[in-house]
Amino acid sequence: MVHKKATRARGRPRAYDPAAALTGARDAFWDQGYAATSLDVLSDATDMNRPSMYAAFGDKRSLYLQTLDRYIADGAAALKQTLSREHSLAEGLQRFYENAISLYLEQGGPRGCYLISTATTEAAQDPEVGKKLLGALRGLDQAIELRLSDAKAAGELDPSADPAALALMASAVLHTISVRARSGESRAALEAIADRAIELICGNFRS
Amino acid sequence: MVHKKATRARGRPRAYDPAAALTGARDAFWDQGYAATSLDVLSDATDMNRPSMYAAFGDKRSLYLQTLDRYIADGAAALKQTLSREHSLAEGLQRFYENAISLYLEQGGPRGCYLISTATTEAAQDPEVGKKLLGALRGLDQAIELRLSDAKAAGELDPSADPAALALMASAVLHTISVRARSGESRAALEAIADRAIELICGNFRS
DNA sequence: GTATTTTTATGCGAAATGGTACATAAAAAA
DNA sequence: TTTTTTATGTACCATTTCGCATAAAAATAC
Repeated sequence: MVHKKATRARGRPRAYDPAAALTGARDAFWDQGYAATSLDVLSDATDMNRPSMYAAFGDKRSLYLQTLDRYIADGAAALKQTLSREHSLAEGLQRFYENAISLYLEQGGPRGCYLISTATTEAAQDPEVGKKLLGALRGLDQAIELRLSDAKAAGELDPSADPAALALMASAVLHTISVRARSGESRAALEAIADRAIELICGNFRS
Repeated sequence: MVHKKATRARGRPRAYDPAAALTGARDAFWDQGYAATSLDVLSDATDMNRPSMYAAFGDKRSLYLQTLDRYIADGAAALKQTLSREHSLAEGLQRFYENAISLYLEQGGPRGCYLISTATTEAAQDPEVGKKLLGALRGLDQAIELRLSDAKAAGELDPSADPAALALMASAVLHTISVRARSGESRAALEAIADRAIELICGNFRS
């Protein structure tokens, strides 16, 4: 028999929620970028004092890398749901872009994708950031390509369509939406881009 | 008769080349991002001492904004040439992406587009950066759309094609190439993306 | 109650940051 | 030659930065 929470931890209980702290740190980085976000700001955003941050997440860079990991994992999980075959391809893509746009415009100000808006800048100097970013990009490509292959097999796509090429386009459209969102483009304009992309990808086979 | 350089400037001649200094500053920002680039680094990169930098370009932010302006202007000028109607649409796009990829991978390390790699991060906090970025994005869209409209009229494009929608796709592909380039993607992979995009845009009308 | 363990809280300190004063140098103008 | 103008170079300042040392606090274990 395995006890869940069998015995309470021994020392003083922590006053912060690790997951919430990571979210807070991520939001701070998201707003200001990695380099411009000071430890003071992070301390506020995580509701932790600095020594606790260090104990829990290591230094600033390590904390940032962990926020990247969680964003990537969360994104992958959400994508799996959004592009499941419960809905048609066009519907799935519609939800996919709609969710992305909502995420990119959340929190008042325009944010864009966390990776594209903050990690691209760091990627040139920090190979580990680059690796994570590249992995996430390829993961998205593959997930979409898989869904498109399925759609092609199911007759939801032109038989002559190239799922890999179309997947790259679908990814590209997400990236452009991120860049435009962060530059202050309106929600309507972003949605128009998504709609046109869906039309282009699904062609006459749109449901 | 107007004399060019009629009279020489009055005081001590400047020891730096303003255009070269701006290029150096831009490259420094390009490598490290705006926030992470210190005045010491900029002083080295511009071959100017700090007081001269202030006299010439104002503070750090002002210098950055000027590098953005020049990059945008240079890009627009280059685009005009690349997408001129001397060459077919497919050729023009080929050159367009090829030039971009070369620029994005120049200087050893991967850099990506200067705007997407550095200005997106700042755009969320600095509305002026956002405005410049958004303007540049829309300018690219319009330039490509114009070229596509011409191509359509000239029979280089499917009569049912939507130039505005295709222009957005072409822009999106440039943006994704920038993000991927900065994340360390290989030149071959980037070129493959460009090729697929050109195929998709030009369709069977490829020359 | 006392010891032990884990976290919090204050705040220090070396280094780096953005920005500037001030004296000097180099040219043209008087 | 002297004055004026512009640019340079050194050195500095106040602030902020990251990271950590140290002590108090809060829980369990004995």
